[in-house]
Amino acid sequence: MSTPRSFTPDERRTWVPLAALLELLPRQLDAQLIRDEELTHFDYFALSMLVLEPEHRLRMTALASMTNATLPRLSHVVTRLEKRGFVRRDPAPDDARATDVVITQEGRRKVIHATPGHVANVRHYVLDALEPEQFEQLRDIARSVLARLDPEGRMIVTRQV
Amino acid sequence: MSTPRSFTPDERRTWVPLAALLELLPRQLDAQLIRDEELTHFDYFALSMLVLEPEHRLRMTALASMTNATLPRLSHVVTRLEKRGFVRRDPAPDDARATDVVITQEGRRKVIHATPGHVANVRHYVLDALEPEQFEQLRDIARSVLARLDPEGRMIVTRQV
DNA sequence: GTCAAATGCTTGTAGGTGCAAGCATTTGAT
DNA sequence: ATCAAATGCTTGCACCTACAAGCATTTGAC
Repeated sequence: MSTPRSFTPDERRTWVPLAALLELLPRQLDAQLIRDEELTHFDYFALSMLVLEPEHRLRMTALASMTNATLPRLSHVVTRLEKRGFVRRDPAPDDARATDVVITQEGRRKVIHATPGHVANVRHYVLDALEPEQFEQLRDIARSVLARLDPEGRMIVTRQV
Repeated sequence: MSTPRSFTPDERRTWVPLAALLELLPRQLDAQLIRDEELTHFDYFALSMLVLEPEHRLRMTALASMTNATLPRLSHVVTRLEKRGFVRRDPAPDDARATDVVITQEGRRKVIHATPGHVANVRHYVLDALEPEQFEQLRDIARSVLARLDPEGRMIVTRQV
C-alpha cells in the first residue's frame, strides 16, 4: 500500500476546507482593518508586537520573526508605517548593522484605537465559532503544522505561545 | 463579566498560532508550486477544479465560488492561464453574458504533472503532521469558521465537502 | 592583525490581488 | 412591450509581497 500520488478522499475532506480558510480568513482580517483603520492585518500585528514590548522597540530581525515575515517585507512595511508617523527607525546601540523599530506615541494610539474592532472581528469569525474543546484542538493542530513549516523555530510563536 | 476589548491570554494562545499559520502556509504552498511548476497555489487549485469536471469546463462564477475567489481576481488569473495555453474562454451557450472556462489538453497535462509534488508538499507540511483524530477535528473547526465567513454558503466547499 | 564568510538590513523589480467602475445581457414588474 | 434592477464579467489602478542583488558591519579562523 504505497501512498497515492493524489489526495485521498479523506485527505481532501480535511485539506479543502483548510485551503478555503487560507483564502477567506486573511481577506476578512484585512478588509475590516483596512476599512476601519487603514491598516493591513500585518501592519496591525507588527504594531501590536511593538506595543507589548517594555521598551516599545524591537530589532528588525526580531520583529520579522514574531510576525512571520521575511526581512524585505518587514522593511517595506516599516518604511510605510514610518511615513505615517506610527514608528521610527533607530540605529541599534550595540550593533552598527542593526536597526531597531520604535513605536511612536501616535502609533500606540493607533493600536489602541484599532484593537477593539479587530478583536471583535476575530471573535466573530473565529473564536466564537468554536466550542471550548476546539480551542485546544486548534492550538495543537496549528502548533504541529508550524513545527514543520519552521523546524528551527525561528518564528517566535512556535516557541513562545 | 463583559467581554474584554483585547484578547484574553487563552484566546491569544489559540489565535496567535493560527495567525502564524495564515502567513506561513500559503507562502510555502506558493513557493513549491512556483519553483517547480510556475503556478501559484491558486492557479493549481483552479486548474484542478476544472480537471475534476466531467466536461472540463465551468462557468466563471461557479469556478470563483469553488476557489473562494472574487470574480475580478479569477478573471485576471484566467487571462494569464489563457495566455499560457492552459485554459480558454468559451461563451456560455445558454446565457450571452456568461463565460465558461475550459481546460485544454495542455492544461490537463500541467495539472497531472504538478499534482504529485503539490500533494507531497501538503502532506509533508500539514497532513503528516496530524494525528488521525486531528483530521476530523481540523475539518470540523475549519467548517465552523467557514460557515461564519460565508454564511450564505456561496463558496461551494462549505456545502459540499 | 587580516580577510573571507556570515549577518543585518535595504532597495528595485516583477507579479498577484482587491476594489471601483464600467459594459452587456437578462430578469421581472408593470 | 418597456424599462429599471439584477446579473455576469472585464478592466484599470493602487497596493502589497517575494525574490534577487547589493551594501555595510561584524565574526571567526589563521
